[in-house]
Amino acid sequence: MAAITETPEAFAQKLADIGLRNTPQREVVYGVLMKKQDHPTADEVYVRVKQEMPTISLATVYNCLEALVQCKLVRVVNFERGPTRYCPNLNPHAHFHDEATGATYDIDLPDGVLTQVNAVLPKGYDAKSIEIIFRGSAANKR
Amino acid sequence: MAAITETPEAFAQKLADIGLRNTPQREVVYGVLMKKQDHPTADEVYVRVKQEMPTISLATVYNCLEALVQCKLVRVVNFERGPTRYCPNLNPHAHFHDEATGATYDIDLPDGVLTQVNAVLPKGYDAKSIEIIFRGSAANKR
DNA sequence: CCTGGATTTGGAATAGTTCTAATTCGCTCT
DNA sequence: AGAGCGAATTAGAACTATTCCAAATCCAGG
Repeated sequence: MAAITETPEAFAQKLADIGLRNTPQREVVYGVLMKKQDHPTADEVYVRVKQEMPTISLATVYNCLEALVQCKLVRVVNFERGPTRYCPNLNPHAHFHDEATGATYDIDLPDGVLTQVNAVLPKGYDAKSIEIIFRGSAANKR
Repeated sequence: MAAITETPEAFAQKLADIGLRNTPQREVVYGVLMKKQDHPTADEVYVRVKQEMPTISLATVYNCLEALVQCKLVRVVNFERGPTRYCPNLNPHAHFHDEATGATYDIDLPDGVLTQVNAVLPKGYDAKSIEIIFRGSAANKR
């Protein structure tokens, strides 16, 4: 399990690494994502963030999310038509999408699975990341 | 390799199976998808279809694509923010997305890979479909 | 403290898709 | 063949998610 929390310094450093500043808005957006480990849309993040910082704007939420994605503190997920979702879980994992409820669950991937999957690629293909999405039904989860 | 072409009768039957009628528009939309095995957006399909049937409307293209998806003659692909794409390849395959060019390649999946991947699911999860997306760079393809 | 560039903000603009109401189509029944 | 009827098509309006823009604000370095 990788670090769920970052110290403010480490957080600022990750931003600085790609030439971005730390700001209160970015900290709050990141904090909200870490607090609840789910897959919210930008709008949902906006609603949550406004409780801590009522003056923030939606445009800034988009900006902060984009910044967090670029410095790899958050992952983007797009498994269906509709709003983009953001995933604060940085461990190697797949997503299970329950078609009945719309819920999404993280599925931890044992070491080796990604290597096995990567092995199906013919020569000439070099994958930097692999995304796996299951769709179906999940019984009594979460 | 599964059938790339359907007879008009089989095509109509697949639609009928889920309570839909065959129409000239649906045949043409399906035809253009089969003709070029790529991953076009609805707009791109619209442009191609208009060459054969100039009076068709964009709304109808959306309707036809939805119909084809529902009767499982075409698959929907959403690997990034932006317009939905449609995939006429029904064989088990993954997608490789070349980040440099934006191109998408189908990667055939050997028997067994999906079973292996499915094995990582904990009890209680029942997957009806598995989607695998690679991102990276592809050398001299297609 | 001042300056310049980054960031935030609210609103306007855009892209993609869905909705709506009117028309047309094409079975089915006679 | 003609009538009736639900399905399909059409054009355009409406809607949703996101990006763009210009003005105001913030902040680190000199």
